[in-house]
Amino acid sequence: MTAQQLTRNQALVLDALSAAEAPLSAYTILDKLRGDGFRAPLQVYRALEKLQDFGLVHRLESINAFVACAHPDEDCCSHGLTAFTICESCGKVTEFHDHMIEERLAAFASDRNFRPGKTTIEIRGHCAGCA
Amino acid sequence: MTAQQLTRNQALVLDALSAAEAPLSAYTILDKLRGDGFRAPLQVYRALEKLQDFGLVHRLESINAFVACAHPDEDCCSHGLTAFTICESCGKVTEFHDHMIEERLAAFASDRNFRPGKTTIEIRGHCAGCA
DNA sequence: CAACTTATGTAATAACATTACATTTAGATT
DNA sequence: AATCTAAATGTAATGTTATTACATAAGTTG
Ligand SMILES: [Zn+2]
Ligand SMILES: [Zn+2]
Ligand SMILES: [Zn+2]
Ligand SMILES: [Zn+2]
Repeated sequence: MTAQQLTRNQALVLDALSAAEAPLSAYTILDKLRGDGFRAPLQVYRALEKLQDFGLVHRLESINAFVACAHPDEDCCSHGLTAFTICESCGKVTEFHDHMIEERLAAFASDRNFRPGKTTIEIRGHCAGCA
Repeated sequence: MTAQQLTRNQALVLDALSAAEAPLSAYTILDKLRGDGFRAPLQVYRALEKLQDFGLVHRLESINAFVACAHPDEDCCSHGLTAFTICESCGKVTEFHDHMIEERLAAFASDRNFRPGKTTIEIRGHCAGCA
């Protein structure tokens, strides 16, 4: 699934996320885009779904919010696991990849004949600036 | 935070989760406990919060559901990170701990002066039986 | 153009969670 | 036992997040 040309709605949602300093909820995005003609949640959710397919956006499961991928050019998401730190004070998100963790989880799954799909790793806490 | 005697509501919620074959949503628990006098979501959410504090229940962030801890006697949750595999077909959940992953995440956080709080690791996929 | 697929618009509803406030219960103190 | 206090509970209302259903429009292909 490679990122082709984005539709207008997809581009608007991605721009909103890219401009934001912190993750945004779907309804926050909706409010930001009302001036661009957005009227209903589904317009946001549909765009978000495609953007996630393209590897341009990640969903943070533990806070029901979305962020633009930190390095979309590397096709980071297709190479497996993505992990995040999330500051509960300022909202700052750091995205990272760790092959050792990836292999460790893969080994655990393999040992049990568990076929892994999407994996979530999210560390909530406080960033250096908010210590 | 050690598990003292549970209240009636807490015990009912824990029993419901322990008896279940798969994670339950708060509203599913509510429905199961209507016969025991439960009337409102808050009764469930309050019990769940305490049970999580006691280390007897885990919340699965990626599916908005709750499970009884697989080994509450070991005080597993206080010793840090808990990870899960979640079968998207049958709902079966396996809870596990991995010190290498734990150390690896701690090192990443430490390098960035990120003070970690609760960490979520959830692998969604298909279990051996549902391959 | 016709047929097909993808994207969009809109309304309604479902699913998940919290706020606010009144009341009760269980333990501790006197 | 009477009092005080902290924790737990009951209830209603509301807030937040996400999906279903159906109609319309736009792009793609033969
Ligand atoms: Zn990414
Ligand atoms: Zn911060
Ligand atoms: Zn546990
Ligand atoms: Zn299964």
